[in-house]
Amino acid sequence: MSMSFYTADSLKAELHERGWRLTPQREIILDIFQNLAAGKHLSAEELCELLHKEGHDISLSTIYRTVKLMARMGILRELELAEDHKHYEINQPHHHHHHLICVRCNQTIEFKNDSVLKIGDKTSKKEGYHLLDCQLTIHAVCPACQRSILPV
Amino acid sequence: MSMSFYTADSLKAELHERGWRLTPQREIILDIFQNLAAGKHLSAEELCELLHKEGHDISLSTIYRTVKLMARMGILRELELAEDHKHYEINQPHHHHHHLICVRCNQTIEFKNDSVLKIGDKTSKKEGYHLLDCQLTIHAVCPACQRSILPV
DNA sequence: ATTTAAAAGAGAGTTATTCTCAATAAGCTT
DNA sequence: AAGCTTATTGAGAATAACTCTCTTTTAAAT
Ligand SMILES: [Zn+2]
Ligand SMILES: [Zn+2]
Ligand SMILES: [Zn+2]
Ligand SMILES: [Zn+2]
Repeated sequence: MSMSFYTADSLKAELHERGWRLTPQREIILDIFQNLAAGKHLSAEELCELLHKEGHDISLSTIYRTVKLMARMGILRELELAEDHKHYEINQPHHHHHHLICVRCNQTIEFKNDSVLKIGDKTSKKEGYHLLDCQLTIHAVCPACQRSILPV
Repeated sequence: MSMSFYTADSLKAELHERGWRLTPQREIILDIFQNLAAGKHLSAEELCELLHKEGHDISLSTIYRTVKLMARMGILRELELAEDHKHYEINQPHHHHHHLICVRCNQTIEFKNDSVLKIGDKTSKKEGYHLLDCQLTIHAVCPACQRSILPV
């Protein structure tokens, strides 16, 4: 499992292995995710705003391309939460957690569970796959929504 | 956990509890999913084609509305596989499985693991949530893609 | 049979994401 | 240090999954 700490240098090395390049944009985006509070995830749009606020004008195209690239490298986790767009967060053991989502109000609780990663490790090894990330997603109805009579 | 076997009658009863109705369309769509081979999932478009082939002209609007409704009732599982659209499958204990996805070629392997459901049960109970479904999704690189030099 | 509101159908509308292509620049070569 | 090759960026158009709107139909209660 990757899930190691990436520096600009290790990112550069891994990119160069495949004939790719380290650009200032990629370095800045990695930096953003590494300094994000634990349990915080960003959509592409949110990342764009945050970058803008910090004085970095990176185009949306590049942002979409970069988070996809980093997810496929195992540097970021691509999360399908309740909303209609993806979220990204850094993929590191001490951040590793899972999501309990209310299907009615979309409230999301994060939780940790060590055996999930073990199952992911075992399963991918058994099939000869190289593990990048594993996520347990629980769909449920939260206490408040159970009490409400509102539709669905 | 719901995950029980639904008949037209039990679906009707559960819909009526909330002031909703059992329509022929809903009955037919439930039937399709219950007779699908184990481990088979359908996108909205695929479901539409299949219905058409069997002589049922149900509109895409209704299909989208129905699968969403049934997922929120816990009858169907909503899966985020590798492609850019959702898949649905029946939510029943003897079908319950998880997905190992190659992020490069999108090949997907299904696997069973009993402890995942236990973790989902325990976690949702602890938070007072009513469990509908839990899915372990593993992102990884398959053996063939590990060997290939192709990009990403 | 009548009534009421939920649901279906048709098609327009929305929006997250990808694609295209010209311009730029990373990093290798000399 | 300058030049070269080609990966990458930026801007905006294109795509497509999904939702919304509104009229018509119909489930099911009375
Ligand atoms: Zn999270
Ligand atoms: Zn809720
Ligand atoms: Zn499946
Ligand atoms: Zn593969």
